Amino acid sequence: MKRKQRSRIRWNLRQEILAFIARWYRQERTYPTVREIQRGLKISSPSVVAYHLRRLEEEGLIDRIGRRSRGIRLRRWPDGLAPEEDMIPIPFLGPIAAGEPIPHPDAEPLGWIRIPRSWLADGDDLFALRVQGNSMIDALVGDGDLIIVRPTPEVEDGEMAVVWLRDRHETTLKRVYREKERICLRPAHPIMSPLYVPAEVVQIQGKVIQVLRNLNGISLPAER
Amino acid sequence: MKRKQRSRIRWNLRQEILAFIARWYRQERTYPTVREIQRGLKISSPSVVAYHLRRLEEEGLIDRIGRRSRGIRLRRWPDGLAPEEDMIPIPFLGPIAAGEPIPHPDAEPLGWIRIPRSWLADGDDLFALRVQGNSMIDALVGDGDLIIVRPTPEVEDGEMAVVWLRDRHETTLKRVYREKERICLRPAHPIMSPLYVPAEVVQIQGKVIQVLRNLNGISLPAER
DNA sequence: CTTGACATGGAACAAATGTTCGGATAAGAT
DNA sequence: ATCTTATCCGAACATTTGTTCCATGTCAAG
Repeated sequence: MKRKQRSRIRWNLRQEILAFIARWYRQERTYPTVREIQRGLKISSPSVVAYHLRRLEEEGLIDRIGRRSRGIRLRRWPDGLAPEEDMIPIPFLGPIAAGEPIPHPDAEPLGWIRIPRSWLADGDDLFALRVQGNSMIDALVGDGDLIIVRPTPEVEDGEMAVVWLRDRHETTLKRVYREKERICLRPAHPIMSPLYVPAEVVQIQGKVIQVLRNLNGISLPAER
Repeated sequence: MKRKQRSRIRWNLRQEILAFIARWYRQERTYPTVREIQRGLKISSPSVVAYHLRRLEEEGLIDRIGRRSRGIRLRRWPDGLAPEEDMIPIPFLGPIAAGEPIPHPDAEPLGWIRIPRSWLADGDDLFALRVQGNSMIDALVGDGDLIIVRPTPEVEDGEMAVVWLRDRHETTLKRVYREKERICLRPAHPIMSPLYVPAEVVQIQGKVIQVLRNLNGISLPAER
């Protein structure tokens, strides 16, 4: 009498399933169903998939969300390379130039730039400015660069800050060092000499978190 | 005889549905089902949702993938702000410093950095280097900066390139201008004077696509 | 060889999910 | 008021999807 040949045990099937889920997500931007895994890996029964999914969950490699369809989630991605990542929208407020005060942080954004969450310590309350002109070149920031700023009236010693100099009506980027009666504004460029000004002249607008420079013709903030 | 009060027509329900889908995706990292939309927006029947989804598809605002569960896709996101985006992995090859040649582009990566796809013209064949020291400061690139490079032996006039100077055994970043017999290497810093060298001395390693500087203590390439 | 942990197969069930249909209603246009 | 279009509603239906159960098989270790 004819007996169906049972297929050989695939001892690394759980790894295959993990890889399949990642592959499927990359392509479809959604997670596969049990039966999609079954068909994709030529598994004979959904129960086999269910069995391995349960084991994977016990091993802490995946999460499952109740009984919802497509409720599988990868805990860690193979190679640590998640295909997508949270992007935090940051308002783009406009230009920053030597002779002009920066736009007010609460102003209506001219556009948005999105930064991967993992690039920032915490995503609250940032904004982006585009540098105009070469006046901040001693901060190693050139024309067209984009800077990400956290608005704050105080920074730690040595941090790069957006500074408004009341007496000169000028915006600049400098490293700030507090001294007794005065404040030392030090350029990032090591051969440039520092500037010493009275404390009451300095108005700190925010702390520079990041500098982005694109040389391939793509301008980052998606103006709309 | 008692008649159930029919709710008022919500003339902007389709917009509500669009916003709901975006919100749901942001939170759950997956698309909602018809009935999840129904419950979330307190709609009386799944047929109402189905009706509006059909209309949204006709208007080209969403796509639907067959009859699969969670087969709704947003064509455009409200405000153009997709919560996630493709991140392209770029190999991090190591340091770049004045006295050293850069690592070979095919070398084993020391880590990976992920860049949003929209920040790059095309994602093929890039690598990342971390700048060591202040030797490239006249290119407005400082110690610790990360540069994204496309390896190529040729660049257009005026483009920023990674250059190996054979005679000095030195790596540098300069804007390259071809002249008759010689090549002009111009610093990004406008007050620095250009360097003229014979063409055979210059070996172009690649074109600088992007410069990233993080001042908040997070180092971008996730070394593993 | 025997044993036991682990993996597979098939079927059925229950729940979730997408769809269809006819009729009713709301609201703007004429 | 009448007409017309768009919308809403409830129910039922057809698939899809997750799950369970039990029998059976594989294979490495002892």
